[in-house]
Amino acid sequence: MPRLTVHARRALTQERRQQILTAAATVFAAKGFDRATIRDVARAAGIAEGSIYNYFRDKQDLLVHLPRQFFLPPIQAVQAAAVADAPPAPDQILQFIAQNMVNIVTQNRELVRVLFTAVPLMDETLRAEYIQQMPLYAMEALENYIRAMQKTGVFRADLDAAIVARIYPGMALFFLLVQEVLQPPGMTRFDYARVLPVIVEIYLRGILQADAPTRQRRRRRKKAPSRKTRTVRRRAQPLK
Amino acid sequence: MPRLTVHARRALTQERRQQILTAAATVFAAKGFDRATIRDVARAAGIAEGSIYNYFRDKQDLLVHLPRQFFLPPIQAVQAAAVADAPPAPDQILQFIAQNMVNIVTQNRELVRVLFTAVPLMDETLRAEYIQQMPLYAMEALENYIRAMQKTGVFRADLDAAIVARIYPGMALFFLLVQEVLQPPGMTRFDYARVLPVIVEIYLRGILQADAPTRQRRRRRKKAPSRKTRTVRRRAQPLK
Amino acid sequence: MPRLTVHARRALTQERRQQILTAAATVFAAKGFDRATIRDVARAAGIAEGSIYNYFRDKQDLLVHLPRQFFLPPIQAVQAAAVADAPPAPDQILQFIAQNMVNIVTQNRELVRVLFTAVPLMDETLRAEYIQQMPLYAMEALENYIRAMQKTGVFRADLDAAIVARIYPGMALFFLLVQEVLQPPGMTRFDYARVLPVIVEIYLRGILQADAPTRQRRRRRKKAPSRKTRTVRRRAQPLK
Amino acid sequence: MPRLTVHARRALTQERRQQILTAAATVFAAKGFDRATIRDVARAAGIAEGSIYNYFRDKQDLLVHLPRQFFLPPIQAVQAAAVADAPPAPDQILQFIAQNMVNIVTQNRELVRVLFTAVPLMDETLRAEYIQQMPLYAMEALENYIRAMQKTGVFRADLDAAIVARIYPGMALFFLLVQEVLQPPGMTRFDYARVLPVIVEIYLRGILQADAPTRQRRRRRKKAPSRKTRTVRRRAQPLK
DNA sequence: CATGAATGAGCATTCATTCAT
DNA sequence: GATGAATGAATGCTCATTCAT
Repeated sequence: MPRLTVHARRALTQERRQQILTAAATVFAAKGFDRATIRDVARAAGIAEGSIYNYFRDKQDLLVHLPRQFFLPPIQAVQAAAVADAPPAPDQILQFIAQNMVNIVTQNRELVRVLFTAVPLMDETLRAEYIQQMPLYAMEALENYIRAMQKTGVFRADLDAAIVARIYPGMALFFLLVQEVLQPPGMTRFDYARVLPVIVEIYLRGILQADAPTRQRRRRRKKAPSRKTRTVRRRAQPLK
Repeated sequence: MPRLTVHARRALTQERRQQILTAAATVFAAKGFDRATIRDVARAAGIAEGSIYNYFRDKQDLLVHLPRQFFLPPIQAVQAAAVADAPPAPDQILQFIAQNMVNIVTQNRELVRVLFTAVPLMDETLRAEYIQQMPLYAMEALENYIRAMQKTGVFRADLDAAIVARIYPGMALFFLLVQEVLQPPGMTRFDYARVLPVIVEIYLRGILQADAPTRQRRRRRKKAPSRKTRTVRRRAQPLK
Repeated sequence: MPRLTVHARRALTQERRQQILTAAATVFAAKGFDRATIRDVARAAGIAEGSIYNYFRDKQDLLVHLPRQFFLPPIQAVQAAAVADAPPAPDQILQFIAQNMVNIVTQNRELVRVLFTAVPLMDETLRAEYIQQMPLYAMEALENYIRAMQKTGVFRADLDAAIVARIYPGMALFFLLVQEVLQPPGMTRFDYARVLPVIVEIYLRGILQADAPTRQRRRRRKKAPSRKTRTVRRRAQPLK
Repeated sequence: MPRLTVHARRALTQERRQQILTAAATVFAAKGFDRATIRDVARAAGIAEGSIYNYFRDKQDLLVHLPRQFFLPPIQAVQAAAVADAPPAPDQILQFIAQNMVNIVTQNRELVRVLFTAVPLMDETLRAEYIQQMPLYAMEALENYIRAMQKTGVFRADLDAAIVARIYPGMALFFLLVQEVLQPPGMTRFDYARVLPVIVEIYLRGILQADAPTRQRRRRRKKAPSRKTRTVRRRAQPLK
């Protein structure tokens, strides 16, 4: 008969899984998935090798469960914002998305490096499952938002919303890839607080309806980062 | 006594190295560097395992010598265009750069996947050497170009040229990453011929001086891809 | 204070041991001793892994205690028949022995397979103990019976009784081995009801004194199974 | 370019395979297939662990190829004798078969123990393949021989030839199993030179047509082993 | 230079056994 | 007594590298 309640046991199990996953993220990031050994992970987690197999089927299984733990919260935040009743102003949502990307990557630098190096090598089905978990679907949310703004005449209607939506994340991604994943030694870093407003600014200018100047357009005339973006960043802060 | 002249021998050696590197690129791309075996490479190259060690110190050495010959031609092309005496029109140079990124990645899909999965795991010195070979310094060329255009009043002067330059390559990055590196099964592909003009369009709008409307600005009112972008694409063709 | 009397506790313990041994026999037979895991046995017994160690010292100990309860009843029956006051007719005792071999093997098919695969690999002392439990000593009973029949002139006296006795069990052995232990897929089975009378028939003819024709000799001229063998089979039925 | 001719290389490979198989037979016999380690086999063969995998796919593959090497020659001899143009006399062929069984088992005692312990645990397809290789089909040859003798009136026609044929091998098998496979410590051994003639004698008497006394029947009246069986044994000798 | 068999360190995974609860 | 998580030694197998031919 179990000495612990089912509930307590579940909690303990979850705790252990977290402990192992955290260790795995660190080790995988340092040596890469293939070069990291189960011994490494066990040592990092402070447990015996065999114990890992009480919580995960095999080494691959560790990889599969990594992002769920770390990425889900911030991704859900983006999604929640996207489907809010009152759609936020364009510069707000864009700033929010970019800031979240930055948060996700900088807070999980190691993990991101693991995924970048491991996902392209997975077999097709696993890779598909993985990509499904990634923020790709956030693109659809953005696409819908853009389409709506095109209908109301705020955004230019002559551009393909699907393409326009998928252009945006890359603008920040380049910085993140180079600065966080590649980390070239001795390269001058760019501060995201300075970069993100420029990204939002350029992107917005590019897609706003020229003859329907909005508050945003006008505001942009000032050089300093707008009050709004600062506000948005504050909103994004609750992300873990 | 040597049957061949020193020169002929050198040529043969170089040929063999090429043969092995080509095989290595294919194999590494398919299975990843760590999972690919020397036997795989040897088989793909049509030689014996041991023979590889007559041309490369070890497995790592294969990786180190991989990219040069693949990346060099297109990179040199970009560089050449950037330093041309009469700098081309903004939309032309932008289209040219983007098209070259697409060419490099799509023509070396497999190799790019290798680099993506292997480079972040290299030790610092090797990684530095690698990144050096990457087209990152093309950003500096673009940065200089932008700075020049800011001075002549064509581009907005209120933006940091360094940041602005580094934003551009990312705009195509998302498409390339997802479509060429991740290759999620069953995802609808976007045609680069449709995507690149949109990228150029949005980026240019974002950084052009608002009160100095150029030909490009006006042209964009039409939905169809402009003649100019088509022209530019033709120019980019000479890339190997 | 004990809730149960010592007696009741003992009974419970015995019950548990039986439960575990039954599970072990099934599991060992299916996968072989070495490939079967304690977890397999525990699951089959419906208890926790650790609990097994409250009843058996270790895995080997399970094997050691396996056969006794399974083999004992039929073996004792053979023995009882052999030492009966009025020795039965030759064809009856032979049929009885053969039928018991068949019963033992077919009713404990799995267990027999375990023993076949495990016993030859045991260390000498354990193996000796095991063989001791096997019906080998039944051969001695048969040997004595034969010797007695030789003295009364019923069986030929020119043959070594020890050898003659040990030839008999093998006559059914081939069928049992192939059909029950090896179980080659898709092989036509022979019905023991048809096989055993032939065995008795041939063996008896072989050892009966030629110039002292018995009822049995004459009966065999008919093709149908004799009433006698049927009778014998009925007698063998009480076997558990 | 290969330094050795294809032929020489093949010979070397075969030699190595033999070397490994011999070592495997010894080790498997001593510890059983499951408990024997590849390390054990390698050590016994005097080579490195990894080298084994240059000649055999995996551990199971070693088992699969064991009997082909050791059993084939004697089995082929039996078969050859069975299909000879002039069918030998009954006692000759029976003695020949039994003697061959004895030779096979005693000369490959260890290997037989391996097979007895490993075959029943194989998966169905492999097991089927295995049994196919075993002397089971020799039974069919014997069955045909018996049927022929029944037609010519030498053997009794009232018995099922298939059953009669399958009874015979077990008569010797029992001795072989107990004395060579089980090897119970301290048991008195029976000399096969004394056992086999008794087996042939009893079996033949059991199946010979009673009212058609042959030379064999009459000869049996003498106690000593007949000249014929001695002759046969000599004939069986050429078996390796 | 080419070859490919030989090597043995290294790894993922299993599993009998222990022991805190 | 019962439980099942924890342990870590043990094993089959891989693969980069060497080297005799």
